[in-house]
Amino acid sequence: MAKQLAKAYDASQFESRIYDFWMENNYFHAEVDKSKKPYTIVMPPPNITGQLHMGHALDNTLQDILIRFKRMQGYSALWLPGTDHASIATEAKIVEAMRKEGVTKEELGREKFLERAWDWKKEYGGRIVKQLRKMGSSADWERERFTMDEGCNKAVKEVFVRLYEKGLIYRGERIINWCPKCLTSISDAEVTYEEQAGHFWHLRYAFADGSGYLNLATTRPETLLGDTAVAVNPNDERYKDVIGKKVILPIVHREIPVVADDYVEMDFGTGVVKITPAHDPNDFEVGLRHDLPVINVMTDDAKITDDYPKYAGMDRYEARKAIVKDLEEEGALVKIEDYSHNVGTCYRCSTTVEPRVSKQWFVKMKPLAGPAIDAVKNGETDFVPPHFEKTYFHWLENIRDWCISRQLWWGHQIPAFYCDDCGELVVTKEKSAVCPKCGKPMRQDPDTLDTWFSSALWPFSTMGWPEKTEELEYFYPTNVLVTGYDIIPFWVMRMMFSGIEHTGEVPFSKVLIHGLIRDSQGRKMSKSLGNGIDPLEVIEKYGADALRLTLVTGNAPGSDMRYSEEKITASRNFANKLWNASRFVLMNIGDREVKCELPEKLETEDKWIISLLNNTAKEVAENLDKYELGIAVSKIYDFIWDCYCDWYIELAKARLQSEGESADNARQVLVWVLDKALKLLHPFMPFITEEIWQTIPHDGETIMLQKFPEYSEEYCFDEAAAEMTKIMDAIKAIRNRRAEMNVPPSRKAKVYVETQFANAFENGSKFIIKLASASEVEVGSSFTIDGAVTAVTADAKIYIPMAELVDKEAELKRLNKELSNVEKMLAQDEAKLANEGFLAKAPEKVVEKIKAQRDREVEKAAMIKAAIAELR
RNA sequence: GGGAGCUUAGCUCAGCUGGGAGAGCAUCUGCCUUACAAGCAGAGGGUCACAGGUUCGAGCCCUGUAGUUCCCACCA
Repeated sequence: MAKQLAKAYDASQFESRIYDFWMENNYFHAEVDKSKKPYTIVMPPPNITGQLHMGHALDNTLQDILIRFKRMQGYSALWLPGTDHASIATEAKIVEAMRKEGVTKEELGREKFLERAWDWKKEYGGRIVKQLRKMGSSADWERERFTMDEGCNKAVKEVFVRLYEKGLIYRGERIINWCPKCLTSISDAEVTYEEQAGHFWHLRYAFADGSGYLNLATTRPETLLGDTAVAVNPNDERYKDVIGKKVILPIVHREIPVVADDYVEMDFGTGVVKITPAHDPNDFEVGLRHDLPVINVMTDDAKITDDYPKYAGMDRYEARKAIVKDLEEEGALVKIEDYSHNVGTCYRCSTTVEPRVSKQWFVKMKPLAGPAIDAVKNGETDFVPPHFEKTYFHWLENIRDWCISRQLWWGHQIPAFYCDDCGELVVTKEKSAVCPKCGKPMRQDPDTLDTWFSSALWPFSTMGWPEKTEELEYFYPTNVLVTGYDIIPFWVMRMMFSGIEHTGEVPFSKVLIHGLIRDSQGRKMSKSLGNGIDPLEVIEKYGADALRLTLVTGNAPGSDMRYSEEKITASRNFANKLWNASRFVLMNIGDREVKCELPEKLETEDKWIISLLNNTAKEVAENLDKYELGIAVSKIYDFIWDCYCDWYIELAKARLQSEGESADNARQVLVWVLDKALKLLHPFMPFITEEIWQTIPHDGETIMLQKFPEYSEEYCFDEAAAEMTKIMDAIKAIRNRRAEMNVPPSRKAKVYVETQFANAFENGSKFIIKLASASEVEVGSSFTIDGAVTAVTADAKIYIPMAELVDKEAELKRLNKELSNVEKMLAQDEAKLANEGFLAKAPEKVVEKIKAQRDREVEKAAMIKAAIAELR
């Protein structure tokens, strides 16, 4: 007894039940299986603090489509999931929660703090994973990993030690980006620049010998406290004589030198720059070149230090006001100008970053960047779409050393140990160290590593590296990385050089880049705008399948897309369409035994739909292999809606009306084609396809492990397909004519078909009766009928006798218009075929096509002319 | 300042290696037809931003222009 489907499509009725069914049967699990080819995607690990947003929804939909497709093609398809500890973001959240309780990190202590962080991870780490499951993600949850789990920690230590021993990790005092709110260093990639309105304060510094002043301008007058020089360009004629002289720093009244440095632009401002090595990256470089002292004037939370009692304890903006006021009083302030400039901000908390000199750990990037650039240049890894390679190259080619130490507790603690007595440094994978010089226990560096340091190892740390596991051997390198373009500098690039350096292989051969999901007005979805759409609410209302279809429809790699509720309802409507078509098939099966296989005797319409399906299967697989997911899904959509539902089901109804072999065969074809269509659609809409597939006659436990439909010569029926097309053209032409004249379908009319394809039209007459409201069809080679409406196709001239409806003038006008259209196209084709350049250079295929087109146009024009003549 | 993308129907967007402009939504007309009104059958609607060029042939390739978005950058 066949199962039945509910009357209307309602995703909430079955999506979670089906997901549980998949989980219970362990269908997502991928094993090392030498009899199959591996296909691997590692999931970009979402932050444990995160909630599912549209970006995750898109990212995971694309990955799931690829994984399900390859799994159905018989690969051992591994989608390896996990979460990221997100050091800054998580620590900030915990600190914030503690602040509300009135507790600080220091009061709690490191150990207790970490306990709390792990509790947080336990509580919230699973939330995002549950949400991903709602999307239908077929990830191998058995292999779920966390960037701070034991294995990842092992890999992190291994990498740190190796790079240190190779001299690629070093500790040094450098100017770094410091976030005064997060109280930690951040990397260059973590700084976001934004245009801010500010001022230019024009100042004058007096020469120590009383010989006048130097005018200069600054956007940050408070840093003047740490000025240790002023600089001019060595080629600047205006200042040739002042190089080497001393000026007196206003307020501080310290003597500082005038130095010459190429960094100074002669055309900008006065051509004089104040140099504050401790608080500006460029000034720091200048300071190094001229051996200038570095005077730090700010505390770690960006307040003036006690060295300047008048301003001590003021934050940088307060101090700015006070100092400007004092400058004015001292007569050193020349003028104030409005000025808008780029200011670096922390990408996590948006606080203005304070460049600061501090002792940190760095990765030397140049030696690592080279091979990563080469790997993309020589095609070991390529980007889809390719132009994102430019972003990748740009970052790697201009890269500076990577500051990897963070003054945070939540993260991988740096495996370096110091001897407080003799200052000895040891880097080791061990948990503790003893000073090799004085034998005393050493103190581990309190800092942790940048989150991205562990994410960079994700493709191989998750497979057991540095052990030579069989997983690593089999599933690595992975096939494709799916991510947004905003992550290229943070993650893609770092995985690339890490993979190459530590495993000797690129971590993935393709990088599929997708865009951002924007709101219906094209704005970025953001918390502050409150315009974010919660995917979970969408799923609740319309189902995960509808959301998935929306996200992939019209999705072109790398380009942003807008979200709108209209798109979701369109997707839901498609699901409903498929649902109802399936109900129709089931209804026609009833209690009969119907096998999901093709009958021996196939009718023309059967061959037509099978041919179409066959071609669709071929194209879809090709598109998917080229990562053209949006194109692939639209082909399936068209096949199911336009071809299967709107045509084939309607054509089949003619046979289903009566019992007998013909009806039995039709049912079998209906089921067989539906089965294949469901399989094609499954990677995109996994839930509905499984639900339907389980109810129609099928073979196997789950659709997700069925073979993805393949193209086969066996299913090519070009002749039958062409014949069917002739009939369909005629039906369309008749419908068109009737619609133009507002004839309701209930009003039937006899139809005369004048054609040289009598056989085809005799066979197809039942369809014309059924689908073009004909009462009867007569096929012949020539008719003379008075007062008939005419419909002309390339293969037939059709008369519909409806004397009272015929407006001779209107009819003539229409026919003439149609004729002129055909003649216009005909003229174009004739011109091409008369063009020697075209004949000589165009591919034969194209020439053949134009010839065939020309022939059809000649036929059609002749028939229209005949129809016009008859009317007169 | 440098780089990249985008500009196609009223709206949102596809258009794969150049070979007769497509979809969804919206609009208009007619339909309860053996599943589906979340539907069916039709219709209208486009100088493919602009100007040149390459080519037998350009929405697609090249150059330039305009508008727009994004990324990067050390002019204080």
